[in-house]
Order: sequence, then C-alpha cells, then structure tokens
Amino acid sequence: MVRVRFAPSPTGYLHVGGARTALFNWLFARHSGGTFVLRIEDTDRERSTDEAIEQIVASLRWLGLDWDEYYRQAERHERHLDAAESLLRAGLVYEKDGAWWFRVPEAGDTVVHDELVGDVRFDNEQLKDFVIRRSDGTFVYNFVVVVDDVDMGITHVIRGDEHLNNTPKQIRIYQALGHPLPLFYHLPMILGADRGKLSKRHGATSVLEYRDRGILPDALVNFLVRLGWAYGDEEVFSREDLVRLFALEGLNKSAAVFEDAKLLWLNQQHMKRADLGFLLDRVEPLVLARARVTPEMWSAADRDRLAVGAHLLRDRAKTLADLATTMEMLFPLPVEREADAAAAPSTAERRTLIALADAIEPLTPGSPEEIERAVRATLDREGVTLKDAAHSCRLAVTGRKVGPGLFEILSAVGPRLVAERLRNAAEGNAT
RNA sequence: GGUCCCGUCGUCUAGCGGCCUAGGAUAUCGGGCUCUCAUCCCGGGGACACGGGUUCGAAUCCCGUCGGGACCGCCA
Repeated sequence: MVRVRFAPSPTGYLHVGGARTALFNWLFARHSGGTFVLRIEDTDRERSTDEAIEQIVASLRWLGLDWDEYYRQAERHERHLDAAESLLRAGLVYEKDGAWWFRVPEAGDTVVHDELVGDVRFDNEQLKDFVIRRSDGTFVYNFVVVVDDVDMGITHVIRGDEHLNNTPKQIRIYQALGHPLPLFYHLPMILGADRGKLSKRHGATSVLEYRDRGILPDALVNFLVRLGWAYGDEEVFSREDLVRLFALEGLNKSAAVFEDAKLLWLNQQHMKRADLGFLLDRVEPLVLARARVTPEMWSAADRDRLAVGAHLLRDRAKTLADLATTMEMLFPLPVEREADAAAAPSTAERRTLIALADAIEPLTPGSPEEIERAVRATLDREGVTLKDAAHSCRLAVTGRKVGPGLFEILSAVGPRLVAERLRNAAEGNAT
C-alpha cells in the first residue's frame, strides 16, 4: 500500500517548487490508489505562523491537491519524546550541554539508495554526531521527520534534492529505530531564468499569485508536471490524464528553468478546452474585481449570452485576467477605447454607423446570421465594403481594434447595446 | 573550502549503444486562412558543454576538465 506525504514548513507561502513536490506525491498516490498525507512541519516555533499554514492549505486546495490525512508536527511532541528516550536508553543517544546527540560511528560509510539518482555514498566522518533534541527540549528536523515517517507508514519519500545530503543522517535514525527504509526520490530543483535559485526577482513564485493572474489550476498543474516529467510527445494533459499516466520512473533528474511563456500557452489550451460554465464561474470574481461590472450587472446578464461571449473571447486570452478585461464589452458600460485607437470617425463612416444602428436595433437577440444579413444588406445599400466598415464598427462597439468575428461579437453584445454604441460613436460621444 | 547532485535547440523535453544527417512542444521568423487580431494549418533557423577513452559503432558506457546548483545549524 502506497503512503506518501507532503511536508512543508509553514514559514512562508507555498512556492511553485513546493507545489511541484506536492503534485508529484499527490499524483503518485492517486495513480496507485494510495494515501496522500499532508504534514505541517511546524517544530520551529519561531518561524512558523498560522497565516503561512492557511496560505499553504489554500494553495493546495486551489491546485486541487486533496489530502487523506493531516498532521501538525508540533502536536506530536510526546511521540517524539518517546522515540528519543528509547534511543537514549539504548545508548544510541547521549546528552551533552543539555542537548541530546545522536551517535554516528566514525568508520565506514552510509549509502543512500535513491530511486532517481542511484546510490550515493557518504563517508561517516562527514556525518559526525548530531543534535536531535535542542537544549530547550524541542526536536530537530532530521529526527522528527524520521519518527513521523515511520509512524505514518510512509513508503515513498518524494522531496526536493536539497534533502539528499540529510538523508544519510536520517537513514542512521531509521536503523536505530529498527525500521526498514522507505524508497527515496530526490527531485531536482526549479530554477529561475538565470539558472539561479527561483526567487521574487524572477517574477511570481507563489502559487496564489498565479491564481490571481488568472491561471487555471489545471494549467499550472500541467505546466509543473512537465518540469521533470514527460509522456512521449504529449504536452496538454487533463488532471485525469495525469492521474492515469503518471509514473515515478519517468521523472527527470536535472533541474528545470521555470519560464512563463509555455505556462501561458498551456493556460490558453486549458481555457479553450474548459467547460464554458466552469470558465464563467472562474472569471466572474476577476471581472467583479475590476469594479466596472457590478454584481447586479453580472447577475442580470443573460448567462447564455455571457457564455457565447466568453466562447468568442477566450481564443484571444492567455489568462482569465485577459478574458475578464475583454468581457466588460458585454455589459452596459461606456466603451473604453484602446489608447492608440483611431480618432473620431469620418463623415462617411458616421453615416454608415448610423445606418447600421438603424438596421441592427430591431433584430432579435442571439442570431449572428440575422445580424450578418442585415449588416451586409446595409453596407450594399451604402456602397461600402465589409472590409472598409468592419474596423470602425468593431471599434465603436467593443472599443478595440481587434477581436472576434464582427457578426459573432455584435450578436453577443446584443442588438440594443450595439445600436446605442454605434450611434454614440457616430455622434463622437465618449460613451 | 569540504561533501554531494546535475549538464540534448533560448526554454521544457524525447532519446536509455546502431531506428539520430538527434524527434516533439514553446518562443522566434516567414507563409496560408480571414473583416482585424487570435485560434488553426504549412515552412525556416536553432542543441548532444569540452577533451580523452571503451566499442565495428556513443547523445547514450567510463575517466578528466569546465559550467551550474544543493548541503555543510541546538533551520526545515
């Protein structure tokens, strides 16, 4: 039975590196029908905060990584003490300066059998004796991590490779506790664009920042899993695909650079595939956050019309934030023209806009075909080609120089609002 | 400094001794479609860090060099 864990220390927000570690553990557990444990490593009272725990939990929830068991290490002090005392009684631990020290034999070496990087040999002289219990009575990481992994029956330890050098120490503790070793997998790091440690100056590192930028959780998951894992030539994976296909054997052992470009592309792919209702629910808070569309306006809008609009607009959006911005054109708000859009329409253009407004206003909503017929007939009558009229018409109705097909977007905005905006543009009004 | 890990197009990767004049994706450039942009389709340029071995044959195995990173705490 597979039992794995993600064990963050609550000293800050969940960054994308930690998220990927959590993801690999979760995928492996779900793929194999095993158990995924979330264990908060809050033994460092000085630096651990409840706020950080809340952030980590919120991040994992948003990513859709659900856990089967939850522990807080600080609550397991009695158990840690029991284990330490048993080692003390056995003479494997001694006390010095108020701290408890774990004895490591000076001769020989300790080999870490890592499933990813292979056998790594450490000379015991490098290990030396180390503290497992501080003089203030609290326990240190290298000790509690083993006690907890043993107690929780962890079968596969999948973690960042910054822990590889700690592993021989932990192996000595497993042995002292008389417990067989789990399988170890030390994952390579995620790097910034300069191949240095990923940090703030490389851009967003917090999972929640990606949520706020309008990235879909499935897209971030897809992106993170591809940093170190591949399945042939496939690039776009749904969550279900990943659970079905994921295998630890496919994991890479070299570090990967985190680059936004492909994440954005993947996000677009996931947005294109998303259910429209799901997409609307996700984009709603971002639209409302912009504070132009009010909650009343959102709920008053016809949901089918919004869905059609979102469908048209999403092909041009890399993120939900992009989509939220352009979706404002579907609401009864003043049209906001792009900064570099053309100046006021010419006299001939005004004439055409008015004619189009007259033709479109009485139409029934929801029929792009009907609008197309009306627009084409009007333009024929005015002696204007579609090519010439489309730009000023689109600009008048959407405020943008580019966008979805003219008839589709006119239909999605709706005849009455279209007519109003065409007339406003013809009159040179701001609204 | 010591110990350890890693090294294929700018980036993510496929490759696990012959299928590789190295494949895919992204980014970039060019073309097509079109009312615009995007999507989409077609095409271009772009990599096995370097040097030695082993082998009939190496991106793949071994050694060295160089480069990058991690850890060396009574932090996790």
